[in-house]
Amino acid sequence: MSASKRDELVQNALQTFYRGGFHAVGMDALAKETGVSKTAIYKHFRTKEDLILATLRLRDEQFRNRLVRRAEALADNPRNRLLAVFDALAEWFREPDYQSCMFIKASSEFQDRGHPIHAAAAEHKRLLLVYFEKLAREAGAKEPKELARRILLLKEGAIVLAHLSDGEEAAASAKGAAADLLAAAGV
Amino acid sequence: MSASKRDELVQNALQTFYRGGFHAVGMDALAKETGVSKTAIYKHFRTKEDLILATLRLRDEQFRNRLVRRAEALADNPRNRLLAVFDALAEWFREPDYQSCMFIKASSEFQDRGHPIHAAAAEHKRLLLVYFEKLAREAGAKEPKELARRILLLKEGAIVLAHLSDGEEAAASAKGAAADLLAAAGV
DNA sequence: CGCCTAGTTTACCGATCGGTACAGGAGAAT
DNA sequence: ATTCTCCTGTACCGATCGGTAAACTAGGCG
Repeated sequence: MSASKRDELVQNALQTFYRGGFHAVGMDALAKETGVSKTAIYKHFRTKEDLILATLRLRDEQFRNRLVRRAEALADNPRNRLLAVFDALAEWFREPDYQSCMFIKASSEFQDRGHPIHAAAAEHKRLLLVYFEKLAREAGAKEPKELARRILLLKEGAIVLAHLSDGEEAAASAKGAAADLLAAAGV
Repeated sequence: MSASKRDELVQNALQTFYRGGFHAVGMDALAKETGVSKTAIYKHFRTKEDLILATLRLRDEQFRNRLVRRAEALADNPRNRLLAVFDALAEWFREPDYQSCMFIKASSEFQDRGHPIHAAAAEHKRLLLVYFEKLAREAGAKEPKELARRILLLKEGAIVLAHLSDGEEAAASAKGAAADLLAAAGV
């Protein structure tokens, strides 16, 4: 499989797993949906788990890149970028095929803490925390690490509630709460 | 199946699904784990989905009862009960087999908004919101509905992060954030 | 006693699971 | 023209999926 074909497979597998769930999507269905034969898939991925890990790596990269880019585009200083994160989330929630966070779903289906897929999900959240902490520090927060954790709590809560009830409401409440938490942190 | 046997089955199925996941646990494994034969299971539940819905009804009842009871035991006024919610969560996170929220996992595996299981998860979160709103109103919050949404956001975020990284930290940060949000709401 | 209820065990159904084997085709390099 | 790489389709593997059928058994009750 050429490198570009392989990337195409991972990208399509990402969408298929995201829409259908990791256990629920079988390898036959995956081959049909991605347009790549099962034989070719197994040429480059030893197991389904390896393929899932590859999709999660891609997702992590795409998601964080997009979030950072949108935060930078929507606001021009660290404080406002922390708030703009929730505007970026609102845009995401509005997408018609929004289906919650791929990593929350992955950790729901592979819940053992020692499992590589669970670890990949944890790492994604850790990297988000690092980003929020950087913004919090640049914004001059009293305890940047603590503020970052709180922003992350609101973000994860909003993702879950946007999936289960109203996305617009979840994003708006989370942004309002974040503003109050920024104020409480002296920002 | 006697009524008590049926309840026993649902209770055991709850634990098994919680630990193993809904798709990942098959009906043969379920029969073995619960000690109830597959034939008997299908005498009272037409499908696996029906059984899952029954476990979710039981879980909703048990979880909300326990949360309300703990909040009442740990604090004696509405304001402090809103905060005590996060102490109750911390206790839960400390349990050795803590595996995130059953309803978040259910909505991760059955993600279509029209699916009965997804709807059951959404209803659980709605009932929690109603409880938080009652406490917020009794506490004299400026906008009780908005405060309740924010508390719920923190709770869901804490549940997710407690599963993916550190439960103690998640509960503590969520409680601290909640205290600031209460203050901002004039409570 | 005989019957009913509520279970059990065992075996089976067609479909699908993750994964493999094999034969062949298109395209580029030589 | 030959060979190599990369892919295809089809068929298959044993295991398991959700769900059903049949024969049997222990206990309560008339």
